[in-house]
Amino acid sequence: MALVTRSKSIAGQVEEILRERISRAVYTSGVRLPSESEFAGEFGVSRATIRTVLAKLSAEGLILRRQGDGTYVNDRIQEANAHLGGLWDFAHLIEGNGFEVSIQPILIEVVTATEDNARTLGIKVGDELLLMERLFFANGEPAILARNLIPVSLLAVSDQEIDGSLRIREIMKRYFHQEIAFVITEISPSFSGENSSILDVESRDCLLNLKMTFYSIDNQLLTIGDNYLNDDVLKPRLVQAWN
Amino acid sequence: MALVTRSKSIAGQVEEILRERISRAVYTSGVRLPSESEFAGEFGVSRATIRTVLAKLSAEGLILRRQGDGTYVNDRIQEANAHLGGLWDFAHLIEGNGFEVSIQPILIEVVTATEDNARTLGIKVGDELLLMERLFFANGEPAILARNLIPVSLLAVSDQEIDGSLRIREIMKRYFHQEIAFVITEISPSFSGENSSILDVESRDCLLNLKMTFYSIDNQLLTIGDNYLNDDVLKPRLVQAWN
DNA sequence: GAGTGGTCTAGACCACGCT
DNA sequence: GCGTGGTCTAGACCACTCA
Repeated sequence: MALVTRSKSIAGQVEEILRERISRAVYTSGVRLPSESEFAGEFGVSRATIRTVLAKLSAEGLILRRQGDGTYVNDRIQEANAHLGGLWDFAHLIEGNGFEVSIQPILIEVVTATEDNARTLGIKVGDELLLMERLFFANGEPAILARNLIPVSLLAVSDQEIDGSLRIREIMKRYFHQEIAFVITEISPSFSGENSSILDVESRDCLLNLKMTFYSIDNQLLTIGDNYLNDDVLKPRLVQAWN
Repeated sequence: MALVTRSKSIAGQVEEILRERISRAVYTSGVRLPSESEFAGEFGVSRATIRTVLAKLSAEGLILRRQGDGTYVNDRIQEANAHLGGLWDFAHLIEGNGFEVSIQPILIEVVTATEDNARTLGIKVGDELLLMERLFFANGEPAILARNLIPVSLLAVSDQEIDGSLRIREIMKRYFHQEIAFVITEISPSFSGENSSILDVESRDCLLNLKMTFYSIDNQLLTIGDNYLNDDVLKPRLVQAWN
């Protein structure tokens, strides 16, 4: 097995291959995977490199590792639709459920910051904000209503139409030249209220509300998100490995 | 700095020390931490060991690392009360908010499995189950109602009173001799209904419902949990690092 | 006892940021 | 150019499980 691509790290390439083998059930559940040494031999890399890959898959709950025994694929994970780290990537969440994703922008416009906005975003009242309202569909059904506010001052590309059907990570990268480094998410239940019609639910129904703040590696606040999930369509079911 | 304790791994000891320094603000925000090489020198360990520790802290969002620049403490994390991996550890969640935790058992009794129970737990209808209902208090206010069902067949210790004020991880270890390896959590909003009085909310209020299934490293289902959070008292606010 | 994963070392080279 | 973190290697020894 030759690892030729230069664009990705060796570990990244091995990870990709193993992920594919697991998803294709090359390694079936209940059967032991090759040992670290065998993998190292197969790919022609050091055992340490193999270990970083297996550690990542293990942290996501994709494989189970037992000292003195071996490594096994975790078939229970099929009951989940994402690992914990994937909670804020809505497209990934929907795909993990086996649904087709589509993102439809409802409105993208420039607004001025209210006092509330200014406080949470650390800007001045009246500063310009980009308001982006979008709807995530799962197999054609509206599943998530997502609202984002981004300071216009961060906009790197002028006079350009923003493609609202992209994922937030890609939007921040392409139009703001910003990489998302970490996210703080506040989870709470909320009555659907004024969002009921757009998500096609009763106004007195309960929705899952995720309030997210995205930061750059420089600790700069990039955007805040206010998101409503219709759990009739999509229930987040997350795997988390204990160590 | 001598690392003498034999009971913990070297990396574990270094991790503990760095965590303490960060929480004591020995490393203040905005100032660069010592480099990997400097840490390696200080603790007398290899750079690889230091890296595993820093990688863990970075994954939790506690520090920010920039190639070519350095490592910094992330002060925004104080706005959060747990990293994503801590979502299912309720005591940790409450403590992270700066509240005093106390766990009060409401009832612990043996029941027989309904058809519903049997299906999700993979046992037979009529099999014995341990039902544990507990209330988590944050600064004396009821914050979380937790119900667990555990197959009695797993009980390792006979004829012993179970201390219901322990964390589920400790209960599984002490009375069932089982280690929790991974958890699948389903997040949804839910009307409080019959749980309203016990959590001291209106019955038509919305609560956050977390349905958890706990598994051992052998992929055996250990217990299921049905938990209701009163978000007036406690809002889960989770940090997640992107890579 | 043989083989597994878990820990740790001491090196090397690279990509990146600063100044 | 220098120092930082990022990647990778080739070893060593240990703890554990299983036959």
